[in-house]
Amino acid sequence: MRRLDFTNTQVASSETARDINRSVLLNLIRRKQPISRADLARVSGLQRSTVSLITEQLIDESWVINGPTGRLPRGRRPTFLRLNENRAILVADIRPAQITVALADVNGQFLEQVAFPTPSDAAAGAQKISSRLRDLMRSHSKLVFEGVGISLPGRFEPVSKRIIFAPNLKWRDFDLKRSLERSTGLRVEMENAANACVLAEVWFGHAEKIRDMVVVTVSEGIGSGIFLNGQLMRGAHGMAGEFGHVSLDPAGPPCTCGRRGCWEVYASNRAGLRYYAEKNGDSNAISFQELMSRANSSDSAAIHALEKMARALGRGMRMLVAGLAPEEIVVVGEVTSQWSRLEPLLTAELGEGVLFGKPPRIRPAEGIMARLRGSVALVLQGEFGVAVPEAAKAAVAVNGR
Amino acid sequence: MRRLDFTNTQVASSETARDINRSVLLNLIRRKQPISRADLARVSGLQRSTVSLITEQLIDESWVINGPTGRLPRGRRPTFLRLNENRAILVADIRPAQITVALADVNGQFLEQVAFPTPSDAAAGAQKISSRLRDLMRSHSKLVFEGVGISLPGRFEPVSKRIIFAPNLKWRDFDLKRSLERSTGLRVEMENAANACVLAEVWFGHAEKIRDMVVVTVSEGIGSGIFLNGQLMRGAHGMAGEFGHVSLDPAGPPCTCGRRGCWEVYASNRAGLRYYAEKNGDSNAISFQELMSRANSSDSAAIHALEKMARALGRGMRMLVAGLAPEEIVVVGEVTSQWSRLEPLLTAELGEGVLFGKPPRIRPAEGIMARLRGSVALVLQGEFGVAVPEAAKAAVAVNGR
DNA sequence: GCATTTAATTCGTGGCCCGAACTTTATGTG
DNA sequence: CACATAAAGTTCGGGCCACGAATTAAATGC
Repeated sequence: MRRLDFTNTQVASSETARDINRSVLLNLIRRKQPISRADLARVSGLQRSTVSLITEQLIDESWVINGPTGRLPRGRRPTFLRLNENRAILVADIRPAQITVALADVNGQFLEQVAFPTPSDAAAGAQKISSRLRDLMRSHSKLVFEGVGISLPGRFEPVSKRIIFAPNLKWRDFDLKRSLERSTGLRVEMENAANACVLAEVWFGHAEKIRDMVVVTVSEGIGSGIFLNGQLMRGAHGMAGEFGHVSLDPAGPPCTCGRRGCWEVYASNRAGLRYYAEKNGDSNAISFQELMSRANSSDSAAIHALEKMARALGRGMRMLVAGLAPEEIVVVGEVTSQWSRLEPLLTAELGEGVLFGKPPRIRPAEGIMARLRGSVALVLQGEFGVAVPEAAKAAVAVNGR
Repeated sequence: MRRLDFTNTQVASSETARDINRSVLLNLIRRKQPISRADLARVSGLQRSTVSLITEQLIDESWVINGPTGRLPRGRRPTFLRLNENRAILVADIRPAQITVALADVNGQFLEQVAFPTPSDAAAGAQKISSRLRDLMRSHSKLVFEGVGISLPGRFEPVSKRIIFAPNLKWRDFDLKRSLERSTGLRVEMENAANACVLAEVWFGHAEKIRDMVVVTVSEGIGSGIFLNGQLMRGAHGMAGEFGHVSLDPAGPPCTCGRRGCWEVYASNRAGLRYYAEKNGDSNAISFQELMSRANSSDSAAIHALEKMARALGRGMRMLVAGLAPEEIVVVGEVTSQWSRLEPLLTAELGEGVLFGKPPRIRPAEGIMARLRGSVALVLQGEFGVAVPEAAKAAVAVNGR
């Protein structure tokens, strides 16, 4: 007899339709609030009766509340629905030098925010984060806390969530998730920083209909978050996105990763500083912020360094354009404050690098605190489902007729 | 008043669950045939009653037929279900030198196959293909023809399907789909050759559970098909996958695309021939097949050329590994007949190139005729839906709880 | 005061999955 | 050979769900 694999395939039950439509409506309310039930029906294509039932359920669950009534030229006034702001999300952004802990509502608005230097020891870091989180919970006791979202510059094992790679951080092999879950009593979600930026754009940015996008984070190194088919691509072991460590020139300068000529060797903040030092002969270490302010004061060596960095950034992006054909490339990092200097160089490099078809739009990240906002989305994903309607469309159309 | 966008979001209806489960069962039958209703229920997790209803429907639609009864130690004998082989799919693989037209059943088994030289003119090519397709339809009049699947070395506009880029072919700006649909009266689906190879692996290969895979096609140039999260990634304008035209060395030899040092300049069949000519000094043009047979006859220059090509292939694959973190890389092309020579060099380059985590498995494509098989899948996708259960899982879990 | 208009709810219908009961068909066993 | 046992497959009642028509609610204008 043949052997069969009994790990069940995912099938649909009677409630599947409700789950999908609930998710669709919840996301529409989030995006278009305040919005009436009638408009929800029109926008979604669902029947008004169905919309009423589902919104009633959402109000029962206190995700949504009835707002004020609207005003129309004729007819009964609509009741506007909006998200219940008393649902709160705790987030933390771990960076090599500094950790930021914040409290946000379901709309990604921040209510409070604290920062402190990053401890070198993972356990001490976890301790400090959870202490701040509990402070926030205590001082906002009226809120309902939905969970904790963490962004960090590293990778972790997808199942156990143990941190397995964070070169700039030194928190190797630590189970941050479990540690925080025990100390806060809340669900904890973790995500790589570049991926968090993708979520921030998709959830809180204006690029609602974008299905294919790449985020490039520029700081000490270069990271990337890959968003294709309306979904975040994490790769086989959550490791996708390390385009920063692709070698552009086998004979280039050595990289921290051990190889030579990696993209980030040419295009990271560190590269900018190196270019400046080379040109200037000045061996005094300055910060990247200082480099940018010198460029703003017309320091030609600083300007030259930033421009060289921008061109390198564009050169590496060609790889993303050729390989992934995104509709948009979003740049995250301090360097975006120099956008007017950056942008023409990037588009020049990219225009040249594009084989055919439209070159992608290239733009800086929307708003500040992409990583923190992305962490908010990370937590909400559990309840709201996929934020991009297009992704849900692909999902529903499993049977593609 | 605010403006609302009334292009409906995709929502679920009462029939959505049935559509999903129908697709799940149809794919399970395809994969595990012959299989009883009872086993289908166990494997899928659906109730036996539900399975009976859906399979009855599939039998009515004549996608599935009742096979022989099985034999068990005790109890009523199971009735085995299998796909109805009288459903046929027509396929064509367009290559720069030769076009292959074939007839396959739903299991991807080929019943007949003809090849002819590729006409330089697109219209003439379409004419010839449709003539062969109609021959096949006439000589197999008992079969039910489901559609036509085409693979080609180029890109087309995702909506209109007009060919917009096919450098090795010269069929620019031609609407092959419409042309063939009119002459055959069947639905016609087109796909880039590398993407077709992905479909072949996913549908007919043994890598059922792979969610993240990259196919690298090696012939005149280098192409790639990107399979992530259990889905084929086509990019914003269907252009994703041109990793072959990423420059590995800005000072390298010129590429047909106009830039320098592209991956395919180093790793395509053409590169192998160039390496051979350089080493050998022999200016006589030989075919790649000839190069390989000389290597088999211990021609050291030929061996050297193939090894250099293999190393270049591996070097470029590092980009795929770092950026996409696939679980598997599949190589398609004539060069796979030299696998024992290739494989150690590829794994060596990749082992070196992997930052962390497991390096991907790397293997030649399963079976012959990947492109044609992929075209069969292309047509079946419409009826069967997503072939990978994992993709359906992501789909159903739109509300991710 | 009443027609008109729009929002929102109510309610009957049909699709669908679930799960229990039942039928069918096989293999032993006393 | 009747009967227990076992497994496959079917039938049927119940509950969930979306649909759509009818109804109710609430506003405007003549």
